[in-house]
Amino acid sequence: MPTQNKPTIYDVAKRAKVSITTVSRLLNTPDKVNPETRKLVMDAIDSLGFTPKAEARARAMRNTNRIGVITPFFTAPSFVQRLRGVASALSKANYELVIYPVDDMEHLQGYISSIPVMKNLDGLIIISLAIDSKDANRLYENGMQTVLIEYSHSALNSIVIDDAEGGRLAARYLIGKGHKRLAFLGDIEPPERYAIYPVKSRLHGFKEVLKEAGIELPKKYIRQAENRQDISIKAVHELLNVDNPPTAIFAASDVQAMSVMKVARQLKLKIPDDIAVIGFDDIDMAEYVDLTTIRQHLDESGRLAAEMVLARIKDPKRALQQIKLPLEFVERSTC
Amino acid sequence: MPTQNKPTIYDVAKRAKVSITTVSRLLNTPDKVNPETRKLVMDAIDSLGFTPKAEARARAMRNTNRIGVITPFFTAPSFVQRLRGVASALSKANYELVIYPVDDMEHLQGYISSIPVMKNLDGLIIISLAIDSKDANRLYENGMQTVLIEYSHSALNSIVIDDAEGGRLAARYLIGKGHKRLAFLGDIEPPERYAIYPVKSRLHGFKEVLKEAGIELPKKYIRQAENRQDISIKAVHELLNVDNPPTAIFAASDVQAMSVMKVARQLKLKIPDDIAVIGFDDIDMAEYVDLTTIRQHLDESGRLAAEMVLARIKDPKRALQQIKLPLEFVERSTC
DNA sequence: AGCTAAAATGAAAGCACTTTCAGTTTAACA
DNA sequence: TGTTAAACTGAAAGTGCTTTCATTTTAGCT
Repeated sequence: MPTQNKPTIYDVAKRAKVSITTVSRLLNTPDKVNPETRKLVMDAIDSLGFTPKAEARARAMRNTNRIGVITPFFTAPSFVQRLRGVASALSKANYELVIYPVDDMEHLQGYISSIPVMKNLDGLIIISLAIDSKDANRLYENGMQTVLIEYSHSALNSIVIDDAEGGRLAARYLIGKGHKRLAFLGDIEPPERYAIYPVKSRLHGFKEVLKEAGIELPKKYIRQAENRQDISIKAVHELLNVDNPPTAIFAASDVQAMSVMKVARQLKLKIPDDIAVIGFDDIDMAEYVDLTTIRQHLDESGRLAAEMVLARIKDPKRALQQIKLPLEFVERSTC
Repeated sequence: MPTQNKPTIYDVAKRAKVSITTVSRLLNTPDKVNPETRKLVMDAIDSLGFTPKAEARARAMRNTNRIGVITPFFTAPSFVQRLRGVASALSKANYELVIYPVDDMEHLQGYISSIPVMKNLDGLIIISLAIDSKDANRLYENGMQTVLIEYSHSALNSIVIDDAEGGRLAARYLIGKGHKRLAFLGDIEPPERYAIYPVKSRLHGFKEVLKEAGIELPKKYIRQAENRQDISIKAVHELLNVDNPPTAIFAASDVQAMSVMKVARQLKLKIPDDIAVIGFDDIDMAEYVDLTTIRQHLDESGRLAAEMVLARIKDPKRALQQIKLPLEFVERSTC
């Protein structure tokens, strides 16, 4: 016999052959009910294992021990790695992890509006999403402990990296290796709804160093491509088919760098001799395929974010933190 | 002086000139209300400083609209892909996704015993974990809608694949290609705490076909290796260094197959000419690296699991289902 | 323009209790 | 014995919210 719902005062009343009023009264002002009746009702309560549900729930809801993560494409490798960091920190602290995947801005707005009001979360981590001042302030005002990753706002904690510096690192390294024809591949202008443009900054830094070195970055060497395999592959093909093709490609994500590698394999191009590749992120797979890349400590960012919310839940008076995580050049065999 | 009672949704509704329904809806299923209306209502909420009373909510709510997923290493690619399936089904149905990562059996036991009692979950999906009869029955008796993936129990819904058949598929294909020296790499005996042994079955099926074909599978061609890169790499090295090394390796997971590919690269072995590789799972990355593999529809399994719990939440009288998902041989370039 | 499906909305019916209020009993006292 | 106040009790009316269902609006097609 499954699904035996918790007993209500109705069940108790029926069992004790009294009205629900009496049951309620017994629970709230016991001295106002006759001792004999009291005994009757108590027996019924005991035998049914009754516990006023709503009240318990309400009490339980004061401190939910749950923290939420709002993230787009939460199954993309880089997001997963951040989540891993979050999860490990949370599970140590015995907090539940609730995931709110956002497919579009609608979703995000929905979550952002209702979460701080509903308060059925103790804290919130928002990954790679822009949130406007009004929402940030609401989060702040309602005391929802929040950490932003890959975006920042003065009213909230945040963890970011120096994207431009990432681009510079790649450019310097490639130039150091003697490359003259450098290309850039990335989701430079993602659908505006996410409203954050880290790749653009990476391109900026990349350009900057090239310029300093007197190397041109012609338009044909810059490819906008969404982070999907089919699209990236197509972009890489185009990139490698221009005349005087580049000798090195800086891909703004490891996944796209892997698309470059795939196309190179198809075209029987040797990596790194015919074409050098640098990725960005250092996802797990990068090591498997020996991809040279720029590591942004993904796990770490998640762990840190989780620790920050937990710390602020414990002590809400803690100062806000705006953290910039360092990047690291990881030399492997594709470059 | 005046009794400044806390604002209720009625106040908000009046202020925003909508019905209380809309206010409630905004808070619970935000994407079901028009963005313009949303703005109106949010303004009212903000200006009134409205906060819903937890106990009133609890009272009126019969379900939590949350379903939980218990899973080990939830950031391993194959698990992530199942989660993706779960998440997409859930978000369509407006359910929250709570993740319970299990690092050790302690954790699992904790979750399993408290979840059905707490009832702050409408349903539960348990991935790749063995649960004993006692727990299964408790879940069943407490009416917690549960689906197991990669394990089964007669009291609960389950989704499994035919692991042995997977092994057979690989063996047949490899034999068809003329290979005589076949090897097997996998986490055959994982730490007992998880207590499920799909890889063992894959090995069984693999062996079976070899035997029928009169091909031996000597011990030296069978490697136990945990699903970690360092360990797998070491195992592959050993495997390729025996005398008379195998010409083909069936790895029981794509991730391990990728380790094989990495070692082959290091040793300058050509794939598939010098060494053929077949993986298992067909994770996203398999396509990037052109890995021949056996697809077990991971996303699908997650989606299905989610749909099953949702269906049973709606109609608890639905019959239990024990589903066996088909496998599919995916031919790419490593074999 | 005409038609249909989907999206957005509100009225009203719950939910699991609490409270009010109008009875009943009971007990005490004249 | 009749009267009355205190002690009990239950029907019904809230409580603040959710959810169903019917209606309206909008968008997408021929």
